[in-house]
Amino acid sequence: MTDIYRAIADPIRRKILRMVSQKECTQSDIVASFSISQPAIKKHLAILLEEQLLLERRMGKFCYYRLNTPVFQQEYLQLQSELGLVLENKLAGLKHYLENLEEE
Amino acid sequence: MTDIYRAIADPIRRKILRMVSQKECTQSDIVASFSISQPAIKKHLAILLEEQLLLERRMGKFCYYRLNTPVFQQEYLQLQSELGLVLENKLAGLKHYLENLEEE
DNA sequence: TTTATATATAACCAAACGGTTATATGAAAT
DNA sequence: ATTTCATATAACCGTTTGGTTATATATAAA
Repeated sequence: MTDIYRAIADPIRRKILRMVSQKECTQSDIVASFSISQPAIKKHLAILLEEQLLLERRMGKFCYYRLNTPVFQQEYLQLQSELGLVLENKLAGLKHYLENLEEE
Repeated sequence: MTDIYRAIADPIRRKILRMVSQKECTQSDIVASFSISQPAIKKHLAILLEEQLLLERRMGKFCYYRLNTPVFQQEYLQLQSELGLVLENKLAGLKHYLENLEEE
């Protein structure tokens, strides 16, 4: 369901993740940190919410966003194990190559 | 220039990265591992090449692909430090909160 | 030399992305 | 009650993504 790869594909969304991880932010806090329009920010927030990496809380006319830490942590761990494999494979391939230098 | 986030956004491209990290593969090896068309695979390879995560080598009618390990490693490290910040921020925020429990 | 195989390219398509402007809604402050 | 401010939504736009089919090209094998 959660696609962290989609969520982090855009630099604006990565910066939003960093912002809300430090401190809960209102939408206008976030809008103020970028030079794009409020609806554009809204769409980025919608993607982050859709991928469940953000939680929102309504207080009067304000909407607060914060990191959904458990989900982010879990998804990030999975990402690391998936991409980590790429480098491990490379090392395994090299190891095999070295072990069989004389035989081939 | 290299945008690893773009490169890894698609699961097919992530699988290609894993494949070529184990062993140099021809394009038809790769095509055979998926159930999409050869031109579709070609486009994924084009994106991975564009982002410099793959190297290609021509041998007669075959085209071999392999991981561009130094670039992948470097970009992956940067990704980790960028995303790692998100969790570190969260911890720092929590620390600050605990330290100031009595004052607020 | 014909045939088969590997790769490349073109044309097309629908859907998603990333932005815009304009406007509506809803809550708070004057 | 009216204005102000935060957020939401609609309509639009150009580009990118991710796929297709059909076809061209280039090398290798029969």
